[in-house]
Amino acid sequence: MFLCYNSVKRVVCRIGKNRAGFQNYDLIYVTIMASDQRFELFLLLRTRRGIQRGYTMFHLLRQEGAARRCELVTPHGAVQTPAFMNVATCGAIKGAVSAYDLREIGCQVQLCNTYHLHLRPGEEVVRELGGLRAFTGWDGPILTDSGGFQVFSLAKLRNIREEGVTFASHISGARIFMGPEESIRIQSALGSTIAMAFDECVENPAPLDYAQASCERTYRWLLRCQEEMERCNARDGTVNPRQMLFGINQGCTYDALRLRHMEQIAALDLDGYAIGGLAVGEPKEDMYRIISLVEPAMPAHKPRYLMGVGTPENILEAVRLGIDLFDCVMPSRNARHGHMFTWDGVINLNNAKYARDDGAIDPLCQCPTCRRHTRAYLHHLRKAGEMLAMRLCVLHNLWFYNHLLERIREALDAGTFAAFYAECAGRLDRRI
RNA sequence: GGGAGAGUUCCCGAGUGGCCAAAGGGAGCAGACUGUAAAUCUGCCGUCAGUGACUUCAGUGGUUCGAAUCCACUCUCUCCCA
Repeated sequence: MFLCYNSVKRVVCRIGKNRAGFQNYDLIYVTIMASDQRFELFLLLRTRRGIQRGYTMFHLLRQEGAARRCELVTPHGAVQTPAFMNVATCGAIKGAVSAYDLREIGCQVQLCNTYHLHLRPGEEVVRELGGLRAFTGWDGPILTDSGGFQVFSLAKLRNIREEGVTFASHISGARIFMGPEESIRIQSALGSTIAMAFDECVENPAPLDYAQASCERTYRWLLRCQEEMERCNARDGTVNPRQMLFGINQGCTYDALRLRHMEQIAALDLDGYAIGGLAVGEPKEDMYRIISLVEPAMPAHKPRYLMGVGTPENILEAVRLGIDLFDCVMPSRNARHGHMFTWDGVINLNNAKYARDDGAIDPLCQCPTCRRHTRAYLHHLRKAGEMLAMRLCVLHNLWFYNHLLERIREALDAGTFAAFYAECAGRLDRRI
């Protein structure tokens, strides 16, 4: 995930070719910094918006059908895609997983949440302490979600208006306001690599007229996000690397809404495009249909992110349909509840049948947990309420997700994705 | 030896004549979880059988239309006095 000297040469070379998507940029300075025995790439760029530190680039390495094997180069490190982003909502992956565990489980990108970090500890604290990367100890790329999902998940505690959303803090009950400008300013202060646009994630099912009104508002919010992001980047541009902004497609399960909205946001030259508002209760066939519908309208030279998805099979299917980035709470949350992913399907470690099972969670797995511990031991730790049980289980599931994506990348590199897909489909999500 | 109290379904523990197969925990068993208000939530939890039936509240016997609940004795445990 980090650039070695060879890949830096390659990057420079590609910039020199002036490829589509970054012809507005002019490379003026390159540094290679060694820290923690790894190399990081910092570039100073002259763009049409002035001189900025840091450079991002996204390029397609291989393609098989709609499935893409890409590389996203950011000032905070490169990301090989398709990739899974590990969810650390409040700055930590729940289940006692530390930043120093992340490298070991194959994490490339960490995801944090604007709403949660705004409430606690507050973005100014994080900014003072050097930004999220310094604060959390994770020195790779970080994506911050905008708080748009909380418009959905905290539906009982919020009120939406054109200007933005008023939440009753789920911690203190205090009223807090968050609109597009607030969300972007907070994300800028947090110093994430990628900021997400502030959107409304609409529940399913939703009436057409509501879905349409919400979708149009989300578009207006995106324009405001873009303006605010430019302001923030212009202000911090020579101090912090330029922060990326991803737009989010909405429109519930209405094809016309989805497609029109995607075409609208695709015209805005954002750094990446996300599909939001899926996996919120609709059948997975609907989800796949929306992805295939909207995918051709997504700019090919920008990263594509399917938000909040999903099960291993959801991810496999979405890669096949052309998605590059994923995040999901499922591996960590389900691990805390004993629900473990394996290459043969899903097991529930709480079940009595594992009390004397001396095998690893997954016999094929090389994760820190499976290398050392039996199902019987983990079953016992769970029953005994030991917090080590959660930690070991979360490490396994996250390893599984990150390595699922790694194997997908290997298959794409080798041109064998179709075979890999056929081997796994129908197997990963089944209960065993 | 004398006195006081207590024994409830796997455990703890409510229940003092019908609304009791018996509150509430815990344990146990299973299920859910998709941009995290989640180490959470839901269901089952005496036995059979798809309305219901049957066997239970230390034991035995009794009172009553009806007893986990009242009476008698027995057993066990705890505490106090000698």
